[in-house]
Amino acid sequence: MNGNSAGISSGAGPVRHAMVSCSRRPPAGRGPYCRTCLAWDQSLCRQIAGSDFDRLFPNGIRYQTREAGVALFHQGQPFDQVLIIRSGWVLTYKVFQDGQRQIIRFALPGDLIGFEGDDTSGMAYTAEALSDVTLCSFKRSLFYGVCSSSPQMAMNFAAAVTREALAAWNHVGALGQQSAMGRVANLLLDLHRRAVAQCGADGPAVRLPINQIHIADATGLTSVHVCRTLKQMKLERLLEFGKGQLVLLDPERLAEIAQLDPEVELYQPPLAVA
Amino acid sequence: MNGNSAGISSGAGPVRHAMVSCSRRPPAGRGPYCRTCLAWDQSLCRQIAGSDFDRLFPNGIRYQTREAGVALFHQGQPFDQVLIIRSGWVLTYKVFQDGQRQIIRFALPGDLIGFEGDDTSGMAYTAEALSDVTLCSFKRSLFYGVCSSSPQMAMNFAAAVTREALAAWNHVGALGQQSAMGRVANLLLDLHRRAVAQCGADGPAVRLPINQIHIADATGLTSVHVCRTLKQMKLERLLEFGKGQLVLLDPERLAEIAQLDPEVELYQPPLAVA
DNA sequence: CGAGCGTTTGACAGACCTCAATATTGGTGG
DNA sequence: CCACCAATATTGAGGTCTGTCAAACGCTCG
Repeated sequence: MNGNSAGISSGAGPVRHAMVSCSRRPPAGRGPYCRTCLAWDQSLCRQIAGSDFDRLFPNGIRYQTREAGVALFHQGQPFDQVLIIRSGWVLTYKVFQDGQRQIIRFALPGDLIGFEGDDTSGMAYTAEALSDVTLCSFKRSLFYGVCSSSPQMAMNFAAAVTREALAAWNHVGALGQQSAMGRVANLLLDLHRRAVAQCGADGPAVRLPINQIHIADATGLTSVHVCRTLKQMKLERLLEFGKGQLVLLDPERLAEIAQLDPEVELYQPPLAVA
Repeated sequence: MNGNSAGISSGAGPVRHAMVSCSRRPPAGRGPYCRTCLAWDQSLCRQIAGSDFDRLFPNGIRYQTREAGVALFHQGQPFDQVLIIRSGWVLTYKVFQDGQRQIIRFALPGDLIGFEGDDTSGMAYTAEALSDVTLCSFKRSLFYGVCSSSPQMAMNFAAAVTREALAAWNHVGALGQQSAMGRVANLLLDLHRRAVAQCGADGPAVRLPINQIHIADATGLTSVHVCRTLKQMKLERLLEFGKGQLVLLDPERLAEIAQLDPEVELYQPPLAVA
């Protein structure tokens, strides 16, 4: 079904984790939230839950690590957990019967995965570690229970899902109405923005743990055409992309090409619910 | 920017509201939920909130009606309310600078609109009544406040947003990887399923208040090509679509064409949170 | 009956895909 | 350090799906 995913992350080299590591500098978040390790961290849950913590999380909050390339769950198979990314990148995608895959989302620290299932029917997509990742893992029933007895948790949950919906709508717009260059511009602007928000940029370049095949599968193009498109964009001095490194040379014009509406703020930082 | 929307609903005739009216037969829902008027109805809010209702909703819950074709809010402009559809169909779409529009979602009774803004920045899309509609209207700050002090409300909210995200992901998959016929099959299967869930079907035919232009703008195709595609699908005896009426002649083969995964349940009925 | 809109059809063009070959990169082992 | 391999990136030629443009048709409504 997919030799596609084999060795997805073997190309970019070991340095690529620097960007998604929390160690560099914790960006200023508001309230008790670390923008990187985010709203679901153990300490935060303790703070929200107070003396109820042990009741709400009888087993505490478990952390897991997964190696790059490992699937977290599979499309069509049941999965009874909610995962929150603490560090690293996760890829979610749908695989179709003709073998094509559509990348739905590049998930970064703070994003939720698997919140939409019901423990018995199959998941709608596959999730896969794009780099080495650290995850918070909750039994979905536990997670829902906690949210049901803690409005702050519930609203944090709702805010996280809202961000997913907003991102998906933008994705729909790009796929439905834009040319190859517009789709690529949309994707790379989005990834750039989120990557910088995670750990800041140490110069004009940002490291992304992806290759042209990822761009192709996310934009609905072929990798051949992505290659041509990137070449064209480099010729026009819009951006440079190679070896897992992205440089935006002309963000304004890229935003025009992506047809971003200046009135609309696309990036939703994690919400702090009063 | 768009003469597009002018007269969007003038083609299908007055009968088209029959389907989306609640009057025919309230389908059996579980718990206190009417599947049609749904989880946010005044009576339900009273039930959930109990004696707190007056504190939570100091102005009660207002209902509004809007005529077909009227915009509920505009892309790029701030909007401070959350709308819940009680009856009728609502359309949400993004308009791009080249004048193209991408339909994001056909929203039916029970769906939320406008939950993702923050009262000051512009909305990411336009919402427009596709038929005459009845809406529950909440100030967003009030709505968030209510959810923050009522976990059931919050979880209902989260479940509604989750349905939106799931639908958007399917949309992304269809737009990214499927041919014209696959995209049309996906859209019409989804609309059929949801329309039937709303009011049941009185035969093999279902009324949808949309035309080929809507299908085109939702699938990222041109109306010309949608016309050809529908003609082809009719020739192959897959479905018939005309005058706002949809007949699925061969649902199994349509599901194959749409590349639906039999393991995955796409349709998420409104959640009843314990 | 005419106006306006949506649908249908045809001819043609273009963006993107497919297939195929080659170059480049990164990793591995001798 | 070099040879070798797998994976990725690049380039070219040609094909196809879908878009563009244009015209005609049908339906509904005033």
